[in-house]
Amino acid sequence: MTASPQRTRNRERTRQQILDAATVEFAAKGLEGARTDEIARRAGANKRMIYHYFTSKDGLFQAVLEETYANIRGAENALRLASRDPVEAMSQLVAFSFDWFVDHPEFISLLNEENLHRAEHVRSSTQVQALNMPLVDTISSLLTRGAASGQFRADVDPVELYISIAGVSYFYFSNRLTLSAIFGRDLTSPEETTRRREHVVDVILGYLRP
Amino acid sequence: MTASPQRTRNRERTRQQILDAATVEFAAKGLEGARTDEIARRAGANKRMIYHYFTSKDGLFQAVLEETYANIRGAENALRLASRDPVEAMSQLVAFSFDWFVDHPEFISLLNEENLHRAEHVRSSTQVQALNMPLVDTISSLLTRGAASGQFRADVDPVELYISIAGVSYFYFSNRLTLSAIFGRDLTSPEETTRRREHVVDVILGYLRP
DNA sequence: GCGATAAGTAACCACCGAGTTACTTGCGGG
DNA sequence: CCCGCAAGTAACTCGGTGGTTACTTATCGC
Repeated sequence: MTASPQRTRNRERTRQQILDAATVEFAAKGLEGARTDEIARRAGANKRMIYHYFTSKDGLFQAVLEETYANIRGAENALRLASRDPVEAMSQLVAFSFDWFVDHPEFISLLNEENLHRAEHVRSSTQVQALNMPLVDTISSLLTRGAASGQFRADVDPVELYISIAGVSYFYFSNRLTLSAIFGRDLTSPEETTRRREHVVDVILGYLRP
Repeated sequence: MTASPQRTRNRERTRQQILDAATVEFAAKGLEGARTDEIARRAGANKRMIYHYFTSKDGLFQAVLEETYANIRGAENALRLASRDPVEAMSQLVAFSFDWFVDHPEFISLLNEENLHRAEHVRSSTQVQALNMPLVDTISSLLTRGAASGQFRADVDPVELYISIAGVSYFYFSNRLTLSAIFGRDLTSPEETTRRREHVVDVILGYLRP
């Protein structure tokens, strides 16, 4: 009799609603901080369905990570920078990294949580490990082309550079709140974000000069 | 009758033992993941003492953060780089940041946890906020001197640079385990750590070239 | 040496939250 | 059109955990 919003049966829809709700909850409160009751409520689903589709809270967290990684790897794959000017392409790539954090605020918390748990969900996920790392390949070929044209220095390890590109943006977003409290300066404002975006591009391109 | 190792009474010792145990536990399992029973056991103290000295689990976590921040700010204060060659001093400073993470593996997890909790413990701690940020002042004067001598570019914001210096090291340590799993390359090995240390100095000094 | 204070102990509890049980009901294939 | 299966529901359970109660006893100023 109760006119629940979830009347018709739909495996994929319910699964996705739980996944979306879990993403929000895990990002906001962490793996132990999140509540399965709250995830179910937010998804408009019955708690039992979490166990039906994902076996356990950890299974659900793993599925959230799998979707998260699939999303960013997909976006990275869609970047078509291979044919462009190396300097131009590299600054697009650094800006892409930065913007991904802006547009996906849940991303950092989920990664931090997974690292706190010693990467056990990622390690036991064949799905995550099957995703290749297109950005590293892109960086690698940009470095080669840029060095050949005399636009970049020649001694750069693409994996190290990848970590640095991610790092200069990541730390800013990850630690904004504590840094704001300590500096007494609101780093979450749009102006600060714009300033930071310019800075991270400057740092990477400045470093890459021959 | 029980010959407990904690026989004689000693306010400061017990307090410190709890704090040390809590630092380990919170860093390993997060704020909600850590167990007060386990902290007490590890400290060789009675659980009641946590509440005696720190009022609550959150109070204990705040005290851990206060000690953590006091430690790093103290070490930063002890750096005496003001009179040295700017390039030399800057690379020491970048290396200091890197080495701090090596020597204090608990540091990153605690910061991540605090950021997940929206910096609420830091914000309500007058003690943390009373610590000034000596590194930013050091960076500021190095930038001025380096620009004057023609060793550094002239347009660098010291706060942005501080965040970048921290960031290139932080992300590596923070995400080592997930990155290792995804790259299929063990980033926690001593060789990789040495390589990374050289790289982060290169990135910052490369960027700072005029 | 005595008594107030505070360090320390053990046993306890109320609640909360992950996971289950036992059930109902919509739906697609024959 | 009906039946087997899977989607969905409500009401549990039970172990763990932060915090407390009620107590003992070492220590130190006088």
